[in-house]
Formats: sequence, C-alpha cells, structure tokens
Amino acid sequence: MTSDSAAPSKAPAIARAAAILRLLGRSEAPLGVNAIARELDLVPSTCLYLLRALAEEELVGFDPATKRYTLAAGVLTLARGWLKRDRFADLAQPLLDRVATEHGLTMLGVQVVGLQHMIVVAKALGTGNFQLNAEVGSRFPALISATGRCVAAFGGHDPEVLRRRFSGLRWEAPPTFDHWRDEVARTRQTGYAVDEGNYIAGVTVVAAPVFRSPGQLSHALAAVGLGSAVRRGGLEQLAGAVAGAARSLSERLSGA
Amino acid sequence: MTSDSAAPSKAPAIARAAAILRLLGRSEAPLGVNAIARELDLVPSTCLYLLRALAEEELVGFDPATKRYTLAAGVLTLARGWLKRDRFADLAQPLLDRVATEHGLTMLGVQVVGLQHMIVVAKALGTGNFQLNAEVGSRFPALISATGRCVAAFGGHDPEVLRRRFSGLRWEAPPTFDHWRDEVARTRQTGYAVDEGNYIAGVTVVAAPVFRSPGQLSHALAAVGLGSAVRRGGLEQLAGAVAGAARSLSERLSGA
DNA sequence: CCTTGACGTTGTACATATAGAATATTATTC
DNA sequence: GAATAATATTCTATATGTACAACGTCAAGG
Repeated sequence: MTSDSAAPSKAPAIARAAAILRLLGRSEAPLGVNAIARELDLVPSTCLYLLRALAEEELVGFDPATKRYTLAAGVLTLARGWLKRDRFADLAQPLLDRVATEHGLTMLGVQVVGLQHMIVVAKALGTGNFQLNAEVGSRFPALISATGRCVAAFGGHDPEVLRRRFSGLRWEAPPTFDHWRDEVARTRQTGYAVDEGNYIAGVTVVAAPVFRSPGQLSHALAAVGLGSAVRRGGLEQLAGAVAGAARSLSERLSGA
Repeated sequence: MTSDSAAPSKAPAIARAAAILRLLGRSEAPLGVNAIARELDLVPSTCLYLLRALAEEELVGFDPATKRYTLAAGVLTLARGWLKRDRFADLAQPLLDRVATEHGLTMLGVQVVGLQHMIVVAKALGTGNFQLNAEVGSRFPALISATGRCVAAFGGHDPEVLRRRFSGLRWEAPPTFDHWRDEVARTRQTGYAVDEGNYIAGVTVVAAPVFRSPGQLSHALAAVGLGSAVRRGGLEQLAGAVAGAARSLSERLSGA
C-alpha cells in the first residue's frame, strides 16, 4: 500500500500539494512559484494552480506585494483536529515525564505511519545540563535507529520489503543488514531495541513498541541520550523502564 | 464553503482533499469511504482515490481491519513548520497574558486569511471563575463579531464584496447591514471594534487590528467575556488596552 | 444457512487538469 | 531611464484524473 512500487497514484495533485506544504514548512523564508516548482520538479503553471487552490483552502498564504507563498494558519486547524482525538499523547505524557526525570534523558513518543516515516507526537526533556531535543512533528524514516528496529520486529512487514527499505536508510555508522536483522530478531524476543551510535554518532537510543491492539503496532517510546550518559545510568535499567512504560501504554490503549 | 467566486479551481482535488481533512478533523470517530463521500457530496471512487493519496502522504491514517480513515500525525509536521516561522504568536503571547490578567478576560490572537476565515493562533485565559474558551486552530467567518468589523474596516476590501459576504453571516442577534456599516466606519476612526451580543448572545467581544506592515492587515487581537463582566470592568478601558496592545504589536511586526 | 443490503473496490468513457510555449509583469543592470 | 533578465501568469491541446456503473465482499437479519 505505502510501497515504493510503481502503482501510479490516481490523484497526483495530492502528493504534489503535500510536497508543496512540506517544502513551505521547512523553508525559512517565503517562496515564489518558480522556486517551488524548481525544487519539486513541477511545471510552473501546475505549481501555480496548486498554490492558488491551497491558498483558497487557507493552507498557504500569499503576499500579493511580494508574490511569495508561505504556510498559513489553516494547518493549525488540521493539527487541532488530530490532537483532539489522539489519546496516545495524553496517556504517554506522564510516563514520558517520569522516565525522563528518573533517568535524566529525553523521552520521545512517536507514531508509526506505514513504512515511510515515524512522527514525534510527544516528548519530555531530561534534566541534565545538556539534553538532546527533537520537536513534536519531526519525521524520521520508519526503520531508522532503535525505533526502526521495533517497527521491523513488530510491524508485521514482509522481510523482503524490509530488506529493500533498509538499503535506502542513511545512518552515520550503518550496520550491515545481517547484523541489523539479528538485532531485530533480538528485539522481537526482549521487547526493546537499542541503537548505540548507528543512527547518530555518540547518541544512544533505546526504544520499545506500543500496540493499539494486540499485535497492531501503532507507536513507540524512545529514550535518547549521549552514549556516555546512558551507559553511566545503566542501559539495562533504562531498557527495562522504557519497555515497562510501553507495555503499560499498550494495555491502556487497547483497554479503554 | 470555499468561495462564491465564479472562477472554477484548476485543481479541485485540493479543495476536496482539504474538505476531507477538515471533516476527519472535526469527526469524533473514524469514517469510512462512503460516509465521507456522502457528507461531502463526492463520488465514492474519487473519494477513495483521494483518501489513498492522502494516506500515502501520511496525512490520513487507514485501519485495514475496519476500513476506516482518520487524520494522521502528518498534519503535526505541517503545523510545526508553520509555528516555526510565525512571529506573531511569540510576540503576542505576553501582551495577551497581560491584558487577560489585568482585565480578567480571555484574550485571543487571530490570523486573518483572506475574506473567508480567521483562525485562532494564540490565546490567554482570564482569571475569573468562569471563562470563555476557544481552542487554538478554531476557525471563524472572517467578518463575524468584533474582529470581523476590524477586517471590514481595515482589510481593504471592496464594499460590494463586503455586502455580499455580510449577508451570508450567521449571528445570534444579527445587526442590520446599515448599522453594521456604521459601526465599521466608527471602527476605522477609533481603531477598535465592539460586538455586544450580536455574534453570541450575552458575550461581548472587543477587537483591534494588527498590521504586518503599514496598511496590511494580518491579525487581530480580541478580548471576549460575558457582557456583564465586561461592563463591570469598563468597556472603554478594555478597548484602550486591546487597541494599545494591537498597536504595539503592529510596530514590532513591521519593525524587525 | 441463505438472503439482503450496504460498503469498498475496480474497469471504462468522457470531461478536464496538466504540460509546455507564449505573453505579461516585475526586478535588475547599465 | 532604457534594456535586459527573471519571474508570474495566461492560453491551448492532449494526456489523464474523475464520474458512473458494475463487481466483489462483508455483516446483519430472517
């Protein structure tokens, strides 16, 4: 479904519009039609029509004076709609806070969306002098780092698809596929995953899966910290805390 | 809902997709293809293709078991991109907080997007026992209430267009167009607008315009409270505070 | 267990959104 | 201030996304 396969979308305007919105979201400054079209390999006229339609929907803003486009507040309305119904963030926050303070590390709650990305939906910063940070809304490749090993272990995906996607990942210190597969297998047994500097050098990530219903992976919890700090605090202990919190969350999510 | 303008969009898929996203955002429960299509007057097949495209972009989630669709966390990514670059909310928050506590009312910062809607982008709750509330991300018709009078007064819109749009508004106690036009004219002179129970019975709203550059209306500040409470605190004083905060914001926005 | 109804999904003809070139508009340089 | 370059926008033919109907599938009710 979310494959990289050839299946051509029956509504390509959507993909283009989403690309425009993301580009505007990541851009520091307002952009003109041609700049957007060039960046996204779109035809300027098509790009213009899409921008006008998006502006009509109040998802992008248009400054007639400078003829530049930006994101508009309409995206806030959508985000609010999502937040209103999301129970995960509410349930996860106290658990994230507790683990973050007890272990002095930054904790993230991420949502898994298909095999493409995971998105940070909740966070709790640690207490140390120096803390890693990631904004709510940030996207990461679904199979990267420790959370990615959880997705691979519990997502119920075709091993062949995993192999293909694995080859497209960008790590700072890439593991070999065989080594990664072994770690994924271990994750399936222990219920948590560890990434020691593979994704980002010097950064250790410990993650555990959260299921919205038995067998249905939907989120993951992740502790991120500098490798030295994690080792000092005891990696095993941390892994136990993260996995415990994730289990507790899974129960509450599938429960009521 | 979109526009009365005759020009047919060159990318109607966008409008439909946006409508789907908003519908899902406002829906309490996940929805199926047909339910969405029926609600939005779409052909089911088209609706299906749009949903698939949106799912591919991680803007909607799909539960293969129930075949139901929901908003997905991708909308958070867009909202984050918007928040990152928005200076208004950061600059407005302390001013909103101050006026809210000094006058014991709820203060809203809204962004004006064309003539269609304004969107709440910042808020500060008052201190009283009972407070009115509006969520960040909520949308209101652009010309409604006191903020609407500001838009009409300072938006630089064609009077004829204003008249047409005015007739489409829904007030609890609608003013006549002539009366409304007079109030708008007064707003243009005084720099603030008041709505005493027109939009919502018993609720008084005082608003003042914020300009991103001289003459370019972009936002508005609004104080909302129960009519009795506002009168007790002194409407003139409140209006002065709101207008003062708005002026100060305009200077800082156009300044740096 | 069979029937019924509603839903999700897939093929196909047609209307139309898109690509590309041409034109208008703005910014920049001399 | 004129000339130039880059940009935004309009125009038009055609590839293509959309609407409609037919199909397959599932759940409820008899």
